[in-house]
Amino acid sequence: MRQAEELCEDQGAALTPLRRDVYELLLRHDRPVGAYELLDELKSLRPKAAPVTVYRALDFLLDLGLVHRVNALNAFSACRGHETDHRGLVLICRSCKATVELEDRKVDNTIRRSAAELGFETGDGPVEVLGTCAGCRG
Amino acid sequence: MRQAEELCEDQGAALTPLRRDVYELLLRHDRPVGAYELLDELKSLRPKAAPVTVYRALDFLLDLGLVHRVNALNAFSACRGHETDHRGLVLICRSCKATVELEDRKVDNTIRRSAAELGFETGDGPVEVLGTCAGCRG
DNA sequence: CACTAAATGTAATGTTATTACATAATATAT
DNA sequence: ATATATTATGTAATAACATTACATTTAGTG
Ligand SMILES: [Zn+2]
Ligand SMILES: [Zn+2]
Ligand SMILES: [Zn+2]
Ligand SMILES: [Zn+2]
Repeated sequence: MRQAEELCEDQGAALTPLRRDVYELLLRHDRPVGAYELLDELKSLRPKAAPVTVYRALDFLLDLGLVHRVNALNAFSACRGHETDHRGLVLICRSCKATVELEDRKVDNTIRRSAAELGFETGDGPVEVLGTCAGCRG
Repeated sequence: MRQAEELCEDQGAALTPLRRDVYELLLRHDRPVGAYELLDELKSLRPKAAPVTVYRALDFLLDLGLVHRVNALNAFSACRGHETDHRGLVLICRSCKATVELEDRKVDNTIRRSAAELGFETGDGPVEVLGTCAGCRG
């Protein structure tokens, strides 16, 4: 949270109470959370909240890199343990939906180089990798 | 198409006229196509088609590995130029939504090894990488 | 032919995300 | 301080994507 405040300060971005609430809700989870699930939780704090309320706050947080969108799950997770503008991996278990985020320069470099050969410039944010976690095997 | 027929033959899977229609529609595009866009096209061939018609055919094709789902775009594309059960990359331009699929053993190995260190076993299907294509830069 | 399993038809509904416009709060300039 | 512009939030409706449930048809099997 402190880091988020500093980041917003630096960037001249307004971390309003509403945006802070959404961010804090995400921080409470150790897994990606759907926007409507988040909305349910937010409503207990802010009865007026509507879908667009959540999506707007998420957009703000996504732009800052404080939050990631996990396309494979249509869900959002607070970024942890990395610098903003990082390019790592997020491993997603097909079975239990658990995710792990990790930084990996080697993977990042390999991908970036392959993409560059085709004139393609990779963006930021982690790459999603689907598979099966240790727990969900035998 | 010929390859698809052989694959179905081998697997004892029924490539019905409907499923073939959906697959052929996908083959006509060189980009991922949304299910409802596909539905519109399918309707000109089969007026009775409904959303579930398309999704069922897509599930069939996905299981065989003939088609990929692109999570970043909520869309589907026919797999080209690779073996089934391959693990490559699909580069997706954030700006124009164009995609390129490529095989890359190095990237695949690097990812798989990193994931394995955490007891995570990567699945099949290409990894999605977002970025900017050559055309969309300057 | 009778039976079964697989595929498709049909309708409704669930889930995720966006658009449009009104109101309120905040910053900037005079 | 007041007027103005900008940014943020409220409110309602709708769009876009996907699934469920059950009826009917078609294709395979004995
Ligand atoms: Zn992160
Ligand atoms: Zn798992
Ligand atoms: Zn492929
Ligand atoms: Zn492009």
